[in-house]
Amino acid sequence: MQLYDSVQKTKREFIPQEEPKVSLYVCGPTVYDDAHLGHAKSALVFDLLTRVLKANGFEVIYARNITDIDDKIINKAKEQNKTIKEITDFYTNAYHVEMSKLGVKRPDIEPKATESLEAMFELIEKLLLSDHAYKTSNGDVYFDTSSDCDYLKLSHRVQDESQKLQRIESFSEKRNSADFALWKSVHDDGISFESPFGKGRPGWHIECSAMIEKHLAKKGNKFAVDIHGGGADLLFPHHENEAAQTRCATSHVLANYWMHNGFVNIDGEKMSKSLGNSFFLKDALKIYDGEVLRFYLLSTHYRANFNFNEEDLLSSKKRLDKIYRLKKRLFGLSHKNEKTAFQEQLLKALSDDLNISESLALIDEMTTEINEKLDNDAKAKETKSQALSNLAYIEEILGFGGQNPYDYFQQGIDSKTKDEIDTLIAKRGEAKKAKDFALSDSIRDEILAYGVNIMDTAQGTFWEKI
RNA sequence: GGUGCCAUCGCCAAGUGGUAAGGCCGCAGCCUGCAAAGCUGCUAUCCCCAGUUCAAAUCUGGGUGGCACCUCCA
Repeated sequence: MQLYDSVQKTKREFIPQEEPKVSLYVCGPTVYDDAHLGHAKSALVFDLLTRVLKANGFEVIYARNITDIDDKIINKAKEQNKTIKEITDFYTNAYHVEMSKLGVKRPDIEPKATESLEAMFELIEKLLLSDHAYKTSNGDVYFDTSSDCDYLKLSHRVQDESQKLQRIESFSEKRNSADFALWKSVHDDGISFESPFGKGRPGWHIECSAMIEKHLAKKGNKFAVDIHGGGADLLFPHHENEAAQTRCATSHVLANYWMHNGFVNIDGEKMSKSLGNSFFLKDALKIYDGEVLRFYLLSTHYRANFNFNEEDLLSSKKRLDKIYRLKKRLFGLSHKNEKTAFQEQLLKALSDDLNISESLALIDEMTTEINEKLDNDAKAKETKSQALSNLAYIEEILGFGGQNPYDYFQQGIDSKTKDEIDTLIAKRGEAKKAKDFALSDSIRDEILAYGVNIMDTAQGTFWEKI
């Protein structure tokens, strides 16, 4: 399996430290607001990665954190006159519900910052003892970036000397402008936690290093985790700082492979609060089926930036439709799972740094080929069995096509309307039988008015929502 | 300003040295009472210029145009 390592900037053969075990850590959400499409993209990418790793025979331990200590959370709690926990529980739950609608499987471990404080203390103390960190007079603890000779090597940055000096002048007791807080002291009655360094709150970066140490890292291993992932924006400073902390506090390097997913833009513009164009997942889910969103968001390579727009979503949905039409064609048939050349090719494509475009092309070619065979020979037992195996494989490795095909095409239509449509279809069937095509066509127009298409097949007349 | 990424058919999007995958849209046809669905066929020489090479979308240099990070951010 090949994975692109964004630190070495090249595709590398993936070899875990303790084959077949793979440890994967992904930076998850800060639960102070609803998840937007970018959170969805990240969750989907690493969901796909774990599926492909497993299909390659790896045993994956996947951890994704929940950041539930943060200034934005505290501010929101104040604003809404709620406790921190009320806020974080609400958004954590919403995150889980929404991701599950996208078919994203829950990670094996979901550590929370509030439950990882001890591990953070341990790391900070080690850094203080080894002089990689220092305290300021007001009780803050900073990481001394100048003490780490590998600092900035991860993100390939160069220190800007002028900026450095400038910042030091205006800024307190930091030794270097790049130094970042490990622990921020709190002296008023604000939200704080007791620690060996006094009352305060952890810096943003320390939780990831601590959680990895607590849940995934093993003594004696060169790398704390095999793969570390997250959004492209996290490379600097977040991942750079995580890596520095771990390197200086422990005997291992944070990660062997770094994977960063590209950004989701909306109609060409970055989602941001200031632009007011954040597209929340919950709102997208009101309009589109979760699986349609899954398919669309995964349809472009994970490293490329993704431009979300309705037109593209609709054209990508038609591709998903093709999978479901084939499934519909084979509905109710049983099969024994068999390996096919298609499945091998699909796994091979996905194993090449998650080459989704080639994978989707393979699926399209497969469905076309099966449809053609079935057009020529409606019985074709072998073909049907292989097709069903292929569909099952697609569902397992990509998470596409898991729904009942009839439900898929009829979602969003209530049962009363369905009954009305069925009644009209029956009426039209009679008219057709009597060869009264004028009547049957006028009934079809009535059905069309419901926003559904009908299709006459050998098995009867079916309808789909347009 | 610093660092880095990208530029392939109307749209989305693979391919990264050997003569351009796939999808959407469009056109023609098969099937159909007519449709829909399905199937078949047709549609690009890869931003510009120069270079390396027997051979470049794919490598190098220079343009032009996008974008990202450098502050919280998936």
